[in-house]
Amino acid sequence: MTSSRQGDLFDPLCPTRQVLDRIGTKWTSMVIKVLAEAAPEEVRFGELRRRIPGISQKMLSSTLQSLVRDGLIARRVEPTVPPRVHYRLTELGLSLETPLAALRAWAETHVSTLLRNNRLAEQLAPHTQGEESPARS
Amino acid sequence: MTSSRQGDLFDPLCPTRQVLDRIGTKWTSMVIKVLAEAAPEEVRFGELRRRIPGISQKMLSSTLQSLVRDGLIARRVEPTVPPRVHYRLTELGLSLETPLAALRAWAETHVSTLLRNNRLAEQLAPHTQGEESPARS
DNA sequence: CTGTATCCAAGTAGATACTG
DNA sequence: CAGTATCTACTTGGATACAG
Repeated sequence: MTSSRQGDLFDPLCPTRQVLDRIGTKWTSMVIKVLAEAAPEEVRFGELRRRIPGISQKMLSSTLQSLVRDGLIARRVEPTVPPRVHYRLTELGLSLETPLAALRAWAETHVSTLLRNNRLAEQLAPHTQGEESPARS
Repeated sequence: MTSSRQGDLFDPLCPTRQVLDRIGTKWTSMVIKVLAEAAPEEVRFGELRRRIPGISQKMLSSTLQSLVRDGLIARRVEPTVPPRVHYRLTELGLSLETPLAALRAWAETHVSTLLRNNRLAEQLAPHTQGEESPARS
């Protein structure tokens, strides 16, 4: 748990924030997911790009760099011309996949409820306000 | 604003992204954590603010609104003067706490490695190119 | 093929002031 | 007490061009 005090969950000392700041960015979770599905096989840059529709070279590049810096994925360069670069999850990255999979499971189960709640709140509460939330459970 | 079209064009929108977009924002995870620790007790606005150092009224307010809209937390107003507003996790919110706790556990275990990896990468690779990742496993 | 560099649009968060 | 309104700074992400 937290080190010293419960009320003190702020600052760069809050691990959850650190982690969420990393995996919460737009493309990170998708990159990890693709690499996790491919594991233990490596995936090349262009292949990642193809498997993540909509991502730009810049974002894929910077996302991969962050993850490499964190030690979550490993980068291997074939010294050919032109070069081929391969990525794979490290052990650390694979270990993250476990709680991430749990979150994914929750997401797939409940995202429809979440979206429905939003729609309901949007429809029937532009200025009117009930006290209860749309749907729980 | 959120004038979302329903076609959802280039993305077979993954639920995980939807969820991460919500809990990945700066203060959301902290609000959920505080409410989860207090559960099943309710927490008032000012109390939340006190327990989350650094958060502004505006951010707390908008964060809470998002979570209420999602149905993750419930809002109860005491019709007094001045009013007292109480927040608590809904069943849905509590169910999210489970995978979130798993992520928290991972974070607390591995965040030091993550940060160390970053420091190492920063030190020994400003422009020099090693092909090796700092620490895996 | 795998990146980097630049510029720009959009979203997110902070400070401050004001209200029922 | 519990918000809202506004204005601004910072950050993120996208488009494009170019390089090793």
